[in-house]
Amino acid sequence: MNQIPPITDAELEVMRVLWANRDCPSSEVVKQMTDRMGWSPNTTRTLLTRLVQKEAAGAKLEKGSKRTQLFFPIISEQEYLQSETKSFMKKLYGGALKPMLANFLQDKKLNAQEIEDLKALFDENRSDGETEKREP
Amino acid sequence: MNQIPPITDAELEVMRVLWANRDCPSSEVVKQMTDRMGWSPNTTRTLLTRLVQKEAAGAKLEKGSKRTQLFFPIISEQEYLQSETKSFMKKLYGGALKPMLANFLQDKKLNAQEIEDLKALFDENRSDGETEKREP
DNA sequence: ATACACATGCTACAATTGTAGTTTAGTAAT
DNA sequence: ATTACTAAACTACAATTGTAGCATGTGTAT
Repeated sequence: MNQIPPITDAELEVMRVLWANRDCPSSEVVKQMTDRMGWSPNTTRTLLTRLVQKEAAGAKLEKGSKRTQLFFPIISEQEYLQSETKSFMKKLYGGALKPMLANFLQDKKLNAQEIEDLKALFDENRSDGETEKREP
Repeated sequence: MNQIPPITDAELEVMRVLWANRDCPSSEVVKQMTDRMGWSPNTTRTLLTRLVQKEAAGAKLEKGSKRTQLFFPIISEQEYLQSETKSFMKKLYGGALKPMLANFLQDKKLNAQEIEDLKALFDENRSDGETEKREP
C-alpha cells in the first residue's frame, strides 16, 4: 500500500533533519539548512511543503498554537535507505550483489580487519537458518 | 580531467545499446529502443543528440556517407558503473560499505554458497598483503 | 490597540527530463 | 532529373527540481 514517494536530493537534506530531530518546527529546520546548505528560509519551507504534499513527512499544529506546525518524517530513514538501495541495485546491477561489490572493490580495497568484519556480517545474516553459535 | 557527465535514466537505456553494439547507426538504436522501450524514433534520436552534446557518446560519419552517423560510447560502462556506485554510496552511506550491506541483507538474505562466493571476492581484493594463501 | 515579526500559503521562473513533431537536406529508385 | 525516403537538425512542451519572492494572517511587545 505505502509506496515510498520519490524524494529529491534537496528534499533528502530536509528529511535528514527530520530524522535527526523529531517534531521539529520549521524555524529549526530553516536554521539547520541555512547553516549546512546556505539555503534561504523560503527554500527550506518550500521543500517542507513538498515533502508533506508527497506524504514523506507530516505536519501537525503545535499544542496551543494556531499557526506553528511541527514537522516529522512519515517515511523512516530505514525505509528510505532500503528502498533506494534496492532500486539502485536493480537499475545498475540487476539486483545482484556480487557485481556491485566487484566494482566497488576495484575502487576501494579493504584491509584484513574490514574484511573480517564484513564476513561476520554475512554469517549473521544467512538465509539458511544457522544464525550464530550460541554460548556453550 | 574527464568528469563523467550526468546521464539520465532514459539516456542510460540508450547507452546500454551503445555499450552492446559498437559503431551503431541511429537506425539500429532506434530499432532496439522501439522494441525494448516502445519509444518513437524521434525520442531515441533526441537522446542520442543529448548524449553527444554532453560527451557521453560520440558520433562519426559513416565512411562514404555525408549524413549517416555512427554512434559510440565515450564513457565506458565500467567508468559509469564505478562513478555511479561511488556517488550512490557516498550520498546514502557516507561511502562506507558495511552499513549498505547491513541494509541490503535485511531485505535479501544470502545462502551459504553465495556467502562463500562473496568472501572469496573480498579476499581476492584486499588492500594489505598479496593474495592470501589458504593453508595446505 | 498598534506595530512588528514571523509562519504559512501562493506565485515564480529557469534548467532539466521525458517525449515527441516539423523542417531541411543527402540518397536511392525511377 | 524527379520523386520518395529518411537521417539529422531544430523546435516544442508539460512535469519536475532547485531556488526563491510576495502576500496574508497570527503571535508578541509596547
